[in-house]
Amino acid sequence: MDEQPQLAVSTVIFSLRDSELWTPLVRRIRQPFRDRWALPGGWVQPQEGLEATAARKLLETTALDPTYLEQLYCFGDIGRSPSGRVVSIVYWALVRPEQAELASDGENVRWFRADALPGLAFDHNRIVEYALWRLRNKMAYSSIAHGLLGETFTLAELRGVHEAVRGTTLDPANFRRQALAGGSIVPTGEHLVGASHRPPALYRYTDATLVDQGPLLASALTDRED
Amino acid sequence: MDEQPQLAVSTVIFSLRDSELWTPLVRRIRQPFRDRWALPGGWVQPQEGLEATAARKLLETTALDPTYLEQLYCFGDIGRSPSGRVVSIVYWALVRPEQAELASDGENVRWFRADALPGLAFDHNRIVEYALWRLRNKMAYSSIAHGLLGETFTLAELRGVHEAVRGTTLDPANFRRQALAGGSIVPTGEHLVGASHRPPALYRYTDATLVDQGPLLASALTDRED
DNA sequence: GCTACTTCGAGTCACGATTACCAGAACCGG
DNA sequence: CCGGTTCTGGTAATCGTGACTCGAAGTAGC
Repeated sequence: MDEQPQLAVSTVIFSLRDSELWTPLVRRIRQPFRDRWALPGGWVQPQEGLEATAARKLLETTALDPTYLEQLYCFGDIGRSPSGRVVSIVYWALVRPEQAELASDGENVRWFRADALPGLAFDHNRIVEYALWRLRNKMAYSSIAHGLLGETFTLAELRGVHEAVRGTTLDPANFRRQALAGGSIVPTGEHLVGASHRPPALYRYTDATLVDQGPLLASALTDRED
Repeated sequence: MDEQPQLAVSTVIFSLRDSELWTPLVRRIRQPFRDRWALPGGWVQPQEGLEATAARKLLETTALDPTYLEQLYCFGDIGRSPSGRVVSIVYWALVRPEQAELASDGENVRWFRADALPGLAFDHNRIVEYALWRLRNKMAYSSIAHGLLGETFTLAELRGVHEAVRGTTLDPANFRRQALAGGSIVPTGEHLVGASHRPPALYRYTDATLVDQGPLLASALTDRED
């Protein structure tokens, strides 16, 4: 007999460590794909919104509180799961380095470099690949880097985020001009001291809103989602 | 007792008529929102892919065969439907004018101007709004206009599509240069005759693939989805 | 205290893309 | 044949981007 498809929510998480992108995965404790690494997630509850489910499962399984959370895609191919039809609504999230340090590796949670993952359960390798592509894409035209930085930051740190995500180096002077022209960051007036060179100015993002608004305010943004 | 959420697939369809965007809606024949206009769609079948469901329902309810079909978003807020929890995976589609003429208005299907819709069932007004935003966005950087045109077309027709979607006028000479520089269209060698002015050349798209590939080939494209 | 070294941050220059605008080409209708 | 329309190629000004230079402002070492 045919049952209704089961509805799951999973999340791809990215954070920056040592100028590289890392993503936390959880070990599956039951079949199918038992003991394989997989995206954190769980079943949709009847009285809980999709994004709320993603955030709750994130906290429960990895103890992470994301600064950015956005729906990525809905995967529903037949045959994704050997145990029956599963439709997964996948979100992607960014967390700050402080957060990532708090949520360290455990027996059932481990951080991997985003570009060197092991063989994951289900179609999760493909999903991370897509999330990575989207992150790179969005980094180019939005102020999403905010989600990977602290409240204040130097232009070198901001540039470091872009370089880590894009995988290239950027000219400091040109990056400065472009970043400041965008208008989304302003100098705090303070400078970072202690380094053995000219102390760089600290900046802050102007827009406090960071968590994605979904299609609600889509028309108010200059987004280029696919 | 709490039931599992019901899984639906709906599709926002766009076509061009008289240099304006139109979208077909279907009349609901049962509660809730009986007799209100709504997006065509249906329940997910256990042994059918999501995109396949969208295409099938499109054909069944509106007799339309889309030239472009892509997942838009997954809407799953609690309270979307007064009759219980419904999670809708929404697609958006483009159909050619010939197609749209074949599938004319009926008792339960009617075309509306996309920017002047009546009050729809559920949250469908918001969904169409989002799809419209995405269409406008994607039109700016991809060759999606193909989905609204016939196999061959003049540059004026292609320009008309962009003008209709963007809602502005474009300089013919500049548009020509930009369109040809893209490399995605080539002249067929033939010209359109019969008009009372200089006969324009006919063009054709080079890339035959038009239906969206989803996240499969995402990394191979220069897409800017959200 | 002086020098060496590093990064910061402002400036310049060349190049490609975009935009506004102009004018000849090519058709039809009267 | 002439007026009216659109098509199509061309030009000049403007803007954004990338490569590059150079003084500014700190620390570290001697």
